[in-house]
Order: sequence, then structure tokens, then C-alpha cells
Amino acid sequence: MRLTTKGRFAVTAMIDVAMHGSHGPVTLAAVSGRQRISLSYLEQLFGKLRRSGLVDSVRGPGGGYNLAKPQAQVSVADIIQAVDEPIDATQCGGKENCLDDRRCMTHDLWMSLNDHIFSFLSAVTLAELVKQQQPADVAVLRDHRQPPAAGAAPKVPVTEPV
Amino acid sequence: MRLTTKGRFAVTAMIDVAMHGSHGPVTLAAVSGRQRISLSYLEQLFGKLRRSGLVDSVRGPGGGYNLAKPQAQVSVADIIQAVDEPIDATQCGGKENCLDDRRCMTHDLWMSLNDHIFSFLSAVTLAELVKQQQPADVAVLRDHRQPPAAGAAPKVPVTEPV
DNA sequence: ATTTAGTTGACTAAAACGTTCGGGTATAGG
DNA sequence: CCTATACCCGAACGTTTTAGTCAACTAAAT
Repeated sequence: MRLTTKGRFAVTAMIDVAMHGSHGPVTLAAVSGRQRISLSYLEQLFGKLRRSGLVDSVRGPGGGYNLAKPQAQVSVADIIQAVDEPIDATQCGGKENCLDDRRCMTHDLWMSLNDHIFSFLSAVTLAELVKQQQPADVAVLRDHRQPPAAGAAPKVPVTEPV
Repeated sequence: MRLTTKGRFAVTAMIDVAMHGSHGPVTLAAVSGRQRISLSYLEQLFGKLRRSGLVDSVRGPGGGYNLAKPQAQVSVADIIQAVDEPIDATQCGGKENCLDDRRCMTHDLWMSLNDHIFSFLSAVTLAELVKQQQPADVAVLRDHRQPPAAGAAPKVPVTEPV
């Protein structure tokens, strides 16, 4: 699992769609305007998100993108995996001939690291991020949204430091 | 905390130094030969590792690099931070004006993510990696090392999946 | 029909990665 | 002193990835 800024753009955009998609598809033009992400770049990212089954597209006027699944069923890991190239932190591609014909020393380390980070990112869902976002950005939503839930905004659940 | 292959090279090289540094400095030429990493690239990486206080250098014949601290006090996070550019997953550089003059939505998410990954990598020390490596690579070490400890090679401690 | 908006592919500039090269400087050994 | 060793430094290079642009296309609503 690679960690770059590309994945962050995708997550940001998905949060935006989640927050504004309550009554109809969200256009990329709107996301672009709100999040200051290039429209064409968004098109590339959402192409991948769509092919990964994370969003559905609606063409034509009034069209745009909808989440394909409930917010609670979309994790950050899903999003990042959809847009980032796999990267394969082990370089040997799962084979064990990375160094001469033995397995390279960091093989296990990076496999384990991959697993751990993936676990963490899989545990953070869009629903949680949206919930966390609302109180801070109430100003942005002064249009058509229902008021934020009562006991809102628990922080992102960081599995406790080791 | 960015995650690229660059950090892996650094970790691999540090493990190599840790494993072969028991009686004197380890030359980068030796590391290069064993780990198949370009010598000049290693020089760049070790320049950073040295400036970060992770290794000490000894010049001249018989010189090379020594760990500057006990293996148990060097974490993977230390190594990666030394060689990888900070990257600042929040893009706004800690400021909160990423989007217009408000904080961008993913600010908290990525801060939290950074913290979590950092915690994980901080908990994995060189000592553990070396210990884990020995049984698999006994063949490589058929020179001057003491036999591996009795109950050797616990896997890298993955904090359990969520 | 026209407009909206997704879909696709090619193309670009800038950055990062990994490497190579060419020169330095300090030091141990003869 | 001389020389081989090995760290030190910086410039240049080719490749890949980012991030963004552009143009042409398709589907659907009015």
C-alpha cells in the first residue's frame, strides 16, 4: 500500500460526494469548485473509482456521481486502492527471489507493514469521516442539509499507539 | 509520513549494517554487494542517515559505518524519516488554510493516519528485524556470528487487525 | 436539437526515484 | 611521503509518477 497525495485527493473528493449527495448525483464540477481540485484530474480519479465499484455515474443533465454503497461500507483503504497503483512494497512481487535466489531481508517486514496499514485504513469508513467533518464545516453546508446529529464527531478511531 | 521504496532501501541497508557490524565499520561497498543497491545511492542515503545521527562514519582504510545507537533504540520510523522527504500529508503544511481560509476536510484524517503509521513504525526496532532475519539467512552468515538465540524469530509484532 | 455531464485517450510539466559519474577529503599502512 | 581505501559531495541523467490540460466522444433531459 503506497501512501501519496493522490489518495488524499480521492478521499477528499469522496467525502465531498458523500456530504453533498443526499438528494441526487454530485457533479465533478461542483467537487472541483469546493475542493479546489482540477476537474480533469477528478475525472481521472473518478474513472478509477467507478471501475472499482465505489461510485455510480449518471450521465446527462442532472447527472453526476453517487456513492455506490452506503457510506459505512466504503473504507479509506478501498478508495486509496482504487486510485493508487498497487506498488507492491516488496519489490519482488510476492516472489522470494528478490536478492539472488533467497528472499530479500525486508520481505516479511513490508508484508507485515502493508497488512497493518491496510487494516487501519480499512477500519476508517466514509461515514465516520463525514460525521467527523460536519461540525467543523457547518458554514459550508448552509444550504440544504439537515442539522448535524446530536452527539456528533468522535475523532477518527486511532487504534491505540504501541 | 510518506511510504515509498526509498525507505525500504534504507531499512534494508541498516539491517545489513546491524548484522555485519559486530566487529568494525561496515563499508557501503559491502552493503552494495550484498543487497544489490547502487553504491552511490547508498552514499546518498547514508549521508542522510549520518546527519540524522543514526550512524557514525569512519573514514580511511578500514573505515565504514557503524550504528550510532544500540539496535534496540533505532526504529524503522527513524530510518524512514531520515531518508524520506517529510511530505506533509496535510498539504497545508500544518496550517489550516488549505481550502480557502478553512481547514481542508482531510486535515484531521491525515494527521491521525500519520500518527498511527508513525506509531507502528516506531515500535519496530532494528534489533527485532535483525533477530527475525537470522534464522532465515543463516547461510549468509556462515562467517563470524554467534549462533542465533534459542527461541528466536518472533514475527514482526503486527498490532492485531481490526 | 441543444445543453448538460460523464467517458476516454493523448499529451504535458513538474517532481521524485534510482542511478551513474566525477571529483573531493580524511586516514591507515608502507 | 605516497598511496590505497573509503567516506563525502554535487551534478547530471533516464524513468516513473503526479497533477493537470485538451479534445473528441456518448448518453440523457429539456
